[in-house]
Amino acid sequence: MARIKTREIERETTVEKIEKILTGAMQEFLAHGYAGTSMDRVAARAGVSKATVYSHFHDKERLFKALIQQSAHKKFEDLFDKLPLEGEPEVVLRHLITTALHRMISDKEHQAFVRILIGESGRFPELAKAWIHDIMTPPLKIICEYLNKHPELNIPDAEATVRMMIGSMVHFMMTQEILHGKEIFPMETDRMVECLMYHILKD
Amino acid sequence: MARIKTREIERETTVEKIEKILTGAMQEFLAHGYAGTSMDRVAARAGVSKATVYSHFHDKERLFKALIQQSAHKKFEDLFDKLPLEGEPEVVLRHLITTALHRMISDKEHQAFVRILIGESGRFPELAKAWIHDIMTPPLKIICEYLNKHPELNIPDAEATVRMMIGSMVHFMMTQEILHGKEIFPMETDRMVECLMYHILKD
DNA sequence: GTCTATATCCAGATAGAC
DNA sequence: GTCTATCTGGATATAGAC
Repeated sequence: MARIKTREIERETTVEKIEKILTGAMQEFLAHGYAGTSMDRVAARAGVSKATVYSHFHDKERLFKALIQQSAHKKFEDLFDKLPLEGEPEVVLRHLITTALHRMISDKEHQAFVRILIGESGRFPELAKAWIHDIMTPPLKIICEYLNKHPELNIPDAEATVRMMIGSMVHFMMTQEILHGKEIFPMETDRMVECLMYHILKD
Repeated sequence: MARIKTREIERETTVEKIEKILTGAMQEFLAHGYAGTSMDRVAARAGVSKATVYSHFHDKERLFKALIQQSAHKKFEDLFDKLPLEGEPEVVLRHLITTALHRMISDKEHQAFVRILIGESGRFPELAKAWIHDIMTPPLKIICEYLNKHPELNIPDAEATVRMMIGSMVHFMMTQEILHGKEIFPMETDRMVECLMYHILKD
């Protein structure tokens, strides 16, 4: 689009290089953490020189922050996708919980992201806060509203209940996948779904 | 005890040095993560030379593993202390949840430990698995048994319910404290306690 | 904008005196 | 057992040619 009628065919454009740096750096950071990632390997994986990396992203810290914030938006967004949230609670909640939990369990990249977000939350508190504010809170509030629109559910504190619901799911994913618990103390995902349905709907 | 009737008064013993290395290294690892910690600073903080550190702990990796496994045992052990678990569920569960949650929230060192355990769970899967097996599973099973001994609670899947309970608490601590959520989206701890009581006891 | 080459520093780990 | 001094590699970051 931006490069019409030029005779060069195999030379990469600048934006293509930036693209490759971003994706390559993300893979490195997700695999080795912030301190464990070297700018040499980032450049090598992107197929550019180290100086090129530095010319686009002033230093390692800024590259890391740019990446995490960019990546965060793509994560939970499609974890709770669209969130229809119309209809019978029995149907809507079961669909919501089932979908979100199964996606969390199978999305290795999301797990690596959570790992690094928590691991670096001491050194980069702004990133952690941005994640809470931009990614976790919106779905939480939407589900909260839904519960409050259904008084027949008899939920005294919807916000706390949603935190319980999300917390159960995230913690299940963390123990089973991130901390490798499924290898020594496994549990079928659907048992967790039924458990949440039972305790939230109260028969 | 081991050093009776000797005239030296200010010279440190070997075990004292090892003690200082262990505590100093733990602080460094908790503060900066595995890759972010240097053996120079570990030695400096312990007040010994780097060579002394290496003579007692063969390399950085073994020092780290020794520390995490040693430290893990002191953590959850007193988080769910003793676990009396005798008496009315209303009383026992409320006491259990209240105590555990408030301790998690106020124990900064435990939070730093969880941060590093998760952050390094990719590089050190054995440590994560050891934590699941030695620290998380025992209390889970004890609470599980307790719930199963009280059929009047009508809990179809006690193990899943306990995972929900622990998951809600750990995730609450993670979002509020580790990810700094209390600064932008706070919630009173006791609301979480009441919420769990409500959904587990079902009125 | 992009490269090669390099400056500078600090990391993990060890040799050898005491 | 403990130290000082040092080896060696790799880290972040930049200078300067093209």
